[in-house]
Amino acid sequence: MTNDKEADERQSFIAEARREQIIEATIATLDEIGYVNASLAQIAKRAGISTPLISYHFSDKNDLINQTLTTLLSEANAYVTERLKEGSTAREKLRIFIEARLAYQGTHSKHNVALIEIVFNARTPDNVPYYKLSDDGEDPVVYALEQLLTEGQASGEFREFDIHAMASAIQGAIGEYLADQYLIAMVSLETYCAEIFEIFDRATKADRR
Amino acid sequence: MTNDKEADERQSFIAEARREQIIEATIATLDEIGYVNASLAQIAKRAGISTPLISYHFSDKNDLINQTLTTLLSEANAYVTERLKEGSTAREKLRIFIEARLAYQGTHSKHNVALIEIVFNARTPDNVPYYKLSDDGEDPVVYALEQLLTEGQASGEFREFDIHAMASAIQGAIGEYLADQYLIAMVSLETYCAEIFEIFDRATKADRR
Amino acid sequence: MTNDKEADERQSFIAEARREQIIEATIATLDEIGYVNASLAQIAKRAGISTPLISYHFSDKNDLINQTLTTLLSEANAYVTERLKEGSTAREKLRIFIEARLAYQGTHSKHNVALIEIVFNARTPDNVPYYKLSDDGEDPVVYALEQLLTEGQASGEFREFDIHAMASAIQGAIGEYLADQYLIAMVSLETYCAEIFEIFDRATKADRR
Amino acid sequence: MTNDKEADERQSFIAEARREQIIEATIATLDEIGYVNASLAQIAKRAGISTPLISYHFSDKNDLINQTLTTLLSEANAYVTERLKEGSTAREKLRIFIEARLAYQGTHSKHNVALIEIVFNARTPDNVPYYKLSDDGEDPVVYALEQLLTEGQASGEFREFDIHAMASAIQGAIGEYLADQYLIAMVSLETYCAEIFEIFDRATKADRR
DNA sequence: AATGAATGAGTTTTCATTCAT
DNA sequence: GATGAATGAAAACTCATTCAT
Repeated sequence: MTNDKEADERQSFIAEARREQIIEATIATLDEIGYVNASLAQIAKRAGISTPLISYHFSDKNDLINQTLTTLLSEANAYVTERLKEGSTAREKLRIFIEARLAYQGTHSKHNVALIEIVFNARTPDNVPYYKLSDDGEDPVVYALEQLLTEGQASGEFREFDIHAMASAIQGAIGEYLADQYLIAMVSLETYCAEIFEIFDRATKADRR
Repeated sequence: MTNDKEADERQSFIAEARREQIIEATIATLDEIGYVNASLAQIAKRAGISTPLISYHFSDKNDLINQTLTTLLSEANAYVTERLKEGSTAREKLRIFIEARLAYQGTHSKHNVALIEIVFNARTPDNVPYYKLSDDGEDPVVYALEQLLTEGQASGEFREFDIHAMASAIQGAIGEYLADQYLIAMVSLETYCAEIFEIFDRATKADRR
Repeated sequence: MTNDKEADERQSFIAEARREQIIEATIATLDEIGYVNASLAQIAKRAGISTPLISYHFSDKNDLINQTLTTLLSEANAYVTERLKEGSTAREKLRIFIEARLAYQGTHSKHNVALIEIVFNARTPDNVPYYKLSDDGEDPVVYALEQLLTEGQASGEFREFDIHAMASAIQGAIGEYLADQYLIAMVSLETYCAEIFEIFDRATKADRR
Repeated sequence: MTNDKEADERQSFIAEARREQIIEATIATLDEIGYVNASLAQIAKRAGISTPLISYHFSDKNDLINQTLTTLLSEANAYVTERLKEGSTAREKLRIFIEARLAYQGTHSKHNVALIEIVFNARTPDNVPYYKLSDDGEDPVVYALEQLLTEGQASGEFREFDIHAMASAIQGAIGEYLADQYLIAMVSLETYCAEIFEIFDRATKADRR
């Protein structure tokens, strides 16, 4: 019946909103006090709800962390992917990629800290750190970057190099900026952006004959 | 009295040995079960001693972690610094730097994991993550790298670029390798080493006139 | 109005069916995971309903347990009482009683486990265990047994003995069988039945002059 | 060294005393508020210690319960076994067995309640209730009883009957007394003792030719 | 009649740390 | 120098129950 269906939808809407609220509180908590101190009680405090309500909406603390991670990754990916559409040449796309990644970091620093906190602290039940897990297939941002590099090589814009190695170098160079407050203090986002693009423009450019 | 002095020295020697043993156990624990699970009890178990003995030798858990961090950083630095002496030109030194850093990672993976675990998990009492702390003055490896880049620019080997930005890019590119098991599976250490050098050789090289 | 009355009856019929369904689920839960783990959530899961619905139909968890106990006792009693009608002499009735009690256990093992779980785990609000409560007036099976023994003594079939003591011995001997899986593995129900009757036949028989 | 050895002994003596104290408190708690409510906090309260101290001396709540069970069984067994030595004929031993079992119950009612609470409430990790576990090999009291019956048959004092069935009947009849406060109120321990012996004397006696 | 949402109370357990020995 | 004993604090989680719908 329509009434039932509507009621169901309203309820699952409430539940969904709650889940999002809890995930937001988790991100804030991770940013503020770090993974180690991010107890359910702390998260609940920031969400303004009781602790067991988290257990009601997420089967586990693990579940909560994983869903938060998924949210963070897909948000970051959406941002980058959207921007990437604007570029035509591989070189342009590379610039956009670097700019978008760094800009997202600049505007979503909380989310970035939370992401780092999860990736570098969470472990699977068998104690494998998340940062050691293969995230190639899973992290769509990495996929987009490797795609872009492959295209550049195919079109002759880029020289021959190992795609994985180049992608990692780019990712690492970008990631370093957000992880180091000192660096942020010394080099502005715009400058860093320009410098990194300059570096990888030179590093990828096909040799003139 | 001489006896007292000798006794003191013997004792402090024993104490020093104990501290090193505990730090080694801390590194092993961080590698095996991660920062979050690295309780004093777990560390004591791996050191084969009782838990309170750690509290006896270190004022705090914080103290233990900090001293472990210092040990890890200075070991890595000694390794790189030693190798760096062999190079003469800035370009050679850059190659050696990259090789040494990656080789150290290859041979001291436990120490590397422990380093990551500390840097990305520990926070100061006011909740500032270690990875956000300015580590320029503190991390001598970064200092050595920036020195090397400065020299290269001074000698005309390297083009003009922001030293901090370039150093971060290099550090990030190197750091990415050890943090990603998938990458390690896809690209050998030797290949990665060569690719990274190629990238930053091109990125730093002074333009021909 | 008639309509209201009918509606009331229909509703109370539905409610009654619900209550029975919940009691059945309670019995299954007690059998499967025991009193200690038998949370309302577990019972609701087995009944295929939501947890609060139990609170709706029973004032209390205590209430639910008590009603379940009543159901279990009266079912067992109905079974025994029905069979007992077939016997004429006290000796015959004794045989029937033993057979019926053991047979019921054989065919209703779930109910028996549930009964044990309640009787040996539940306590009154002032912490008196149910198994210590006088159940003479309440347990009609015991009443029937004592009745039977009294008749046997009156008719001269049975010797003089303390009714309560003899009834307890018989009850205990029967109860032991269902509580001990090992015994069930060693002695078949038929054999046990015959042996127990033989024992109490000899124990009750009037002495020949 | 002697000092070390003495120190070790003193310490393990302290630990042993603590464990016994905790087990005593567990027995008292089980008697007073039952298995379901016997939380570690309640046990600690009765022992006058902090809750985590229990976790320090016992690996688990399960461990504590099992060790308490072992204590209860071996105490009861010691009592019965000691008395049993005084009897010579099987008939005498049967009388002593019944008397000893009931007397122990009379003087150690707390322990008896605790035993019942554990046996009828605890379950293995795979949800098998303790009372369903084969306790023939494990419970030495049962073993002593079956031994006694076997001897009586061998000597010709007892008639032929199934040993397991007879042992269970005797155990059940005895157990019933302690489990039923009403019975205790109606029939004195001495009377019950005499009645039960009369029953099983008649039930076991070899037929005259 | 029935349920999703929510919570306060209470569960076991682990932790860093202190203290007497 | 080293340890067993002990604890307060806090962790994740479950429970019976209430309430709005």
